[in-house]
Amino acid sequence: MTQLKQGKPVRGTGVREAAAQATRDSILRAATKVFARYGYDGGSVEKISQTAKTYDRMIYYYFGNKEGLFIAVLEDIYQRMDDAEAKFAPDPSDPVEALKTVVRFKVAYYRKNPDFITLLNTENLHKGKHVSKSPRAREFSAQAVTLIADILAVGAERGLFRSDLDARDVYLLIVSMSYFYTSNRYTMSAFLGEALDGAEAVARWEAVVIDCILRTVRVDAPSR
Amino acid sequence: MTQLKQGKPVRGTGVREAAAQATRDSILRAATKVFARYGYDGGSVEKISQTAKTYDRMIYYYFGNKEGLFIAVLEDIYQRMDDAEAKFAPDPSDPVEALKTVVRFKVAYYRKNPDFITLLNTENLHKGKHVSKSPRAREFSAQAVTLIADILAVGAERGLFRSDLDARDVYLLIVSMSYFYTSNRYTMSAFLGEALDGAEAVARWEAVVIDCILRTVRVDAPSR
Amino acid sequence: MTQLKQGKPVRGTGVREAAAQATRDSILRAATKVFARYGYDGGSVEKISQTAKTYDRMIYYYFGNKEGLFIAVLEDIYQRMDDAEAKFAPDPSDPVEALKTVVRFKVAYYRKNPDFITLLNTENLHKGKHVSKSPRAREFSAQAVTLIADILAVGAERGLFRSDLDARDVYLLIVSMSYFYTSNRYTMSAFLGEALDGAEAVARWEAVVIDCILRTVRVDAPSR
Amino acid sequence: MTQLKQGKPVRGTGVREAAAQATRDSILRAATKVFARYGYDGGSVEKISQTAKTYDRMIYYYFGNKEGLFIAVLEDIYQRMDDAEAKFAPDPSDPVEALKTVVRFKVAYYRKNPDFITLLNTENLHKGKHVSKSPRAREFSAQAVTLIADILAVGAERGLFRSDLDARDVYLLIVSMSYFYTSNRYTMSAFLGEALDGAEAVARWEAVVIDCILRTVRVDAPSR
DNA sequence: TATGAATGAGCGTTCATTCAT
DNA sequence: CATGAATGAACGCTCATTCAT
Repeated sequence: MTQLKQGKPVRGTGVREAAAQATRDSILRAATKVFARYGYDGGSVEKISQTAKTYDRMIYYYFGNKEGLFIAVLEDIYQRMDDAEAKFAPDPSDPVEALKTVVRFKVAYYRKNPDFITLLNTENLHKGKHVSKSPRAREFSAQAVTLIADILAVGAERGLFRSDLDARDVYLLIVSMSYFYTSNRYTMSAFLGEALDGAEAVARWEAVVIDCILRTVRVDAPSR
Repeated sequence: MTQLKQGKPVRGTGVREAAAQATRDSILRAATKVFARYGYDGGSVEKISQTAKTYDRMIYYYFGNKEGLFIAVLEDIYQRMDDAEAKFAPDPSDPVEALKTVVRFKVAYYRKNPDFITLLNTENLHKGKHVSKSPRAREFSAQAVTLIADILAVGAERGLFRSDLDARDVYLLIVSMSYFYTSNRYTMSAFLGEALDGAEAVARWEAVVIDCILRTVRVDAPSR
Repeated sequence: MTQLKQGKPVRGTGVREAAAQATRDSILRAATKVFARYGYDGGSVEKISQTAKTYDRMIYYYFGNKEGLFIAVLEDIYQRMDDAEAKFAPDPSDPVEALKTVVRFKVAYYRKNPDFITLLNTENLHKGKHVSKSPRAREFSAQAVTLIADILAVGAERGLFRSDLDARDVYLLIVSMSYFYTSNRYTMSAFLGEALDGAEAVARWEAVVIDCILRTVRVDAPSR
Repeated sequence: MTQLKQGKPVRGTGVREAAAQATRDSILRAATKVFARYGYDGGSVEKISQTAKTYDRMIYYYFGNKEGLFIAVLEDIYQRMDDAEAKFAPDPSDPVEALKTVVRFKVAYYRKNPDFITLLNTENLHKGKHVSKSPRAREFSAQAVTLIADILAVGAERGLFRSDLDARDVYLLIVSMSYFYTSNRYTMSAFLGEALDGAEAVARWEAVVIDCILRTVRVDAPSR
């Protein structure tokens, strides 16, 4: 379809509205789980309604259609990621430690939220067509980039970090390394012949990433 | 019905065998395209048979079932990647240049073969269940890792590179940055509000990655 | 999709429930006819839905799957046989006449309900696997055997019948002769070279069976 | 189809003809097993060719098509039954013992050859359409009836048996009771709530049938 | 607001059969 | 004589979605 149908938001604060909100939430949670596990095409409306212990019809009532539901799921996981990022908020005044914290947060977040990854991969498979239909999804954008920029600025000011860095690049470097490691753990484990998802292996990777990032941002030692 | 059970290769060199091989190949090519575009569930047998200009029935004839076809596709793209990697073969005797070449190759390969990426993401969505059923897929493994190891060894010997590095880690760093940039270009472009897939943007990213990798592997300049 | 999982009965008495019941009934009737005529494998879901003037989909809606529908058909024909048997109810006080009535009923019932026979044969081809899945099918059991027992008891009491008879055996004898004659009429007619299904031939067979049964249950005339 | 295609019979006695005959026989044996187990529609050409360890194509080569193969199977089992019946050949000079032997043979034959029963039931499901296309199937006919006639004649001559009996009726009575017991053992076991196929239960039933038949054919004791 | 009933297209797969050597 | 390749219809079943209350 081309025209996006909208489901009704739940309004009001009465008892019935609360019940309705509960139904809506339970559908959203179920859809997140099902889409994350089976992808967009593999995640059927029936699987979702059963997981949510409600009826197919309710999905159409609240979200218009399957696509509308998927968009709502994307908006929701972006929102939750944004909230989590705002919450952990490292202090830029110690730029080295702050950068380490950012990496640790990213590695941990992807590892603990594999749904986030498979949903984003699913969306990329569809060339971002759902995100592009969501006005809300565009709002989030890069508070994380701003944070990196702050850290880099403090670091540069103190002569610790290079001053020719683009915060966006550093952000992308951190995200790449953190995301890919979880995202491709199954094929990579098979390819390398060793498991990547043990706690020990993850800790090791975290150290590698921190080392890599710090070496990248630090000023070159003055050559003699 | 049909006498084949599994996706046996076509044997013989006569005219009919050649025609049969052509049919088989055309199915494999079509399946690669369709699975890469629509994912496993979204890639229907009918879409594939129509793209290959043959009949659904032939897919079962040559590949047993949909899953067998998907496995064959995975084996094929791994094989082609392996071949390409063997072919580009940079000389480790100039380790800095060799590392740069590896990065350039990886960035370019993923960019030119987005099918490879969506197929691998699809397989990761399914937790690697198809790869685990393929004996051939296990054979490829890491000639690339060996190459990196060679480069790092020469570099360390000459006092250019650190000697405490694990080739696997460096390999993973390079792959992460190269893969992720293409893999998540749609959601990242939306998130950052700027296009990532232009030639210029890619060249820029390639430079960032090369810089990052070299800084990571180089020995620390002796502090005075 | 559809909310029902198994063949729930239709509840309620409103207009819509009545329409739903009509749909369900029409599927059941059509399935009885089609399965009886073509067997389980030969009786396709499409043939049934077309006969019932509805959609394939509705079969899954009301009966879960093809097997569920077949089980429902078996339960239904057993139920109808049970009802018919309860209804004809001969008076055991005239045991000879009662036995004759039982035979006449059996011969007539199988003749008038060839569907019952082909469905049972189909189920025996499948080694009773569907009946074994039906809780309801087990309930019916042998009210007919009880009736035979009553008749034999009265007959024995009056010195007409033997007292060493097992009602179950007599029941099986009657059923064998009645059932087989209709069940195997096509191969038997070909084998014997004469038609068995004319009204006259059936009447003749009925007499043979009655004679056979009565001679079997009667006390031996006291030899002098 | 309406026109019966014929497969080629195997001619000659050379080595290659023997191999061909072996292939043909193995298909026939496999088809008997498969049709007996799954029915006509449920018994696919593939199942048969695999069981026979040959190729689908061979079935068409030797038997024309699926229907031709089924007809060949029917002819074969009729032939084998006829041979077995000719072989056991009881002596009519002791008519009581001969009748008992006939019953024992019938009960045993059906029990040991359930394939015969399911194939005949399958053919009856199809209203005898295949038998009617077989010229050979008509030849067998009732040597068994003739045997019964002989036995009854001797018995009547000696004043042991009634003289108003039709051999065909007695034959049908014996066959009914023997055939039905095995034919409907699954549904009947479920219905009666007791297993019918144990050796003991079968022996018991054999005795019941013998008793029933003898009482039916014996002359009435002269009433005083 | 919630729910049972209906709809028709499409799914992966198997069918019996024929075409070519 | 045997066999690999091809064919198109049909199979049981699930899909996302809409109609009615």
